Amino acid sequence: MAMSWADSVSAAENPAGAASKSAYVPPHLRNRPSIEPPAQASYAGAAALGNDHSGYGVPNVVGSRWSGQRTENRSGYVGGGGRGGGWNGGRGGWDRGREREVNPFTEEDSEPFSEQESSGINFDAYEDIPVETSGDNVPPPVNTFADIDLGEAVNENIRRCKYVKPTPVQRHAIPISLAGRDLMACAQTGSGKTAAFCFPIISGIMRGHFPRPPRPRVAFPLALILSPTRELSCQIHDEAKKFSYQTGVRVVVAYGGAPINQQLRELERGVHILVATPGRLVDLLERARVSLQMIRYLALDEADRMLDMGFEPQIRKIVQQMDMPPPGVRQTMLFSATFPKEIQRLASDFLSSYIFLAVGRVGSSTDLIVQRVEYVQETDKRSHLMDLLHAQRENGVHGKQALTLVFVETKKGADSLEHWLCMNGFPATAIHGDRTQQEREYALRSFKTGHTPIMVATDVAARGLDIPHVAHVVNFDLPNDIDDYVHRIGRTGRAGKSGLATAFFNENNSSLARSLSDLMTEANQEVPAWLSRFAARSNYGGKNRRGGGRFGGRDFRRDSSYNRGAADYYGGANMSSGYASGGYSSHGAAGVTSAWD
DNA sequence: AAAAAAC
Repeated sequence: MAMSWADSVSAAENPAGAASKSAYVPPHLRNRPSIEPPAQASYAGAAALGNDHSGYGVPNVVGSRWSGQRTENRSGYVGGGGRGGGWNGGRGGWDRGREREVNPFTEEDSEPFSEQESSGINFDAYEDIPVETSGDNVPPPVNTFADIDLGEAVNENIRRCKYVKPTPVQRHAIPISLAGRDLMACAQTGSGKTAAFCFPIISGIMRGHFPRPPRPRVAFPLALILSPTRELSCQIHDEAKKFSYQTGVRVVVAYGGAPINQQLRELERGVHILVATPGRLVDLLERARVSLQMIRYLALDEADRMLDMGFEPQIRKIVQQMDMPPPGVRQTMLFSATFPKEIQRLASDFLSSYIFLAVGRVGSSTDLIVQRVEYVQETDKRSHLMDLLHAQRENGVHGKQALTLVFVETKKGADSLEHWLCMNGFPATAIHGDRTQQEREYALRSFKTGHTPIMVATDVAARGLDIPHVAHVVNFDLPNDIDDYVHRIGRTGRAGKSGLATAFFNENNSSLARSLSDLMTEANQEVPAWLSRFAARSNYGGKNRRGGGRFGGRDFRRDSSYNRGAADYYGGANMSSGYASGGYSSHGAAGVTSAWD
């Protein structure tokens, strides 16, 4: 029988226990009738993971409706770990024993906005959001966080986050992940995807029994979360720390451009959930400072980006060529707002009989974002931007409460536009990949706090970053790919709030005309007549082609041009679709805060 | 053609 990982850590601190290999009983559970239901045992184990939250060990019955044989298989994986000094080679054991955990809920940086904070999540706007799932035996959605027993400590963190009820993607994705199923999930930007994959991972780690980490000085994370940019990894790390506060689950982040030594120290102190960018992780793997052999959960955020040409080789190396358990042994979850069919096909290499979930149209923008397209010649872009900014300033929508994010195509372009804006009296900062990590983080912070309410950015800031109070996204240069456009404008209109997106369009963007006008039509936006003419002129059918119809949620396994040999991919014909089925809308309460990011 | 991601 496999010892819980937590138990083994504790046992390592207690040589007698380790020698006998008998299950470690934490002090607060000694002298009780011996109780061995797995749920309670694992809770006790988690309590031993180094939190001093008293009352934690109170047995909490786990509603494991969906915990199937998959979960059992996973816990049984890796027979290793019968011996040895346990975690961290005798340097004090797990987390150096109940070290004081920093409270992540002190928001020192949200001062300027405190008045405005947490008002008016617009749930009604999501009432008729289309939801589609496909795959075998899809677990039904939940309506409240109470319907999912994530454990007392996580519930408390949900309360601290002021989440009142789950967002649509959370309602569907969390039960699927808790059931141990692989998942490919598409949900609109700003709809709460991070929590959707973090909660099940944290809960699974708290409840699971895991073998002892086999070697000292090597980190053996149980969960790996990969993202395409350093800032996004930081953000996910910050979120995950909140969700796992006082659960004993340790979250560590690793990314490039920052001193590796501090990250190594954090890893040595023990890690359950590792959040990383691919490059730094490969480095750590090659240095043998991290092993993936105990990974039970793999989550790719912005998964379509992670599997595109630029990243795919690194991801394959990490997932397929190192020591990570194969699909079916680990649980894999892919999340993004966009999921091109060809990437879906590629992604199925990493998944095992997965469930496809689409909440809202795949790759759709939300109709909470007002989208405008203006015809602007290349040479007129700067003065046109100036006009927009002046108009904003006159309307009083300039400043700390209304940030403007300006996307450009190149790093040089970002530098020069930033400089030009500053010269013209608009406090701006810029972020791109040629800046030092320090400069990048400073720029983002200066923008978030409203110190420089304008930020010029390359696509480094296009995905995932949650920056409250971005009122306006300007596509100074449009991207070539409509999916990139969707992610860029998704920096505004988050958490059910409205936003404005303005794009400067000219002949250079004609290849985008058709997909842009289609996207705007779907989102009930006004398409200028001249853009429709551009769209009609352009030949359509390349990469930017999107399917039609009112359901965007399309599992490529259901597309006849992809599913020859469908049995390989697609376990069954079970599919359900509905409009937020399960009475989501009946819970609508204006002004309620939610887990929307 | 550009952007991102390790040292």
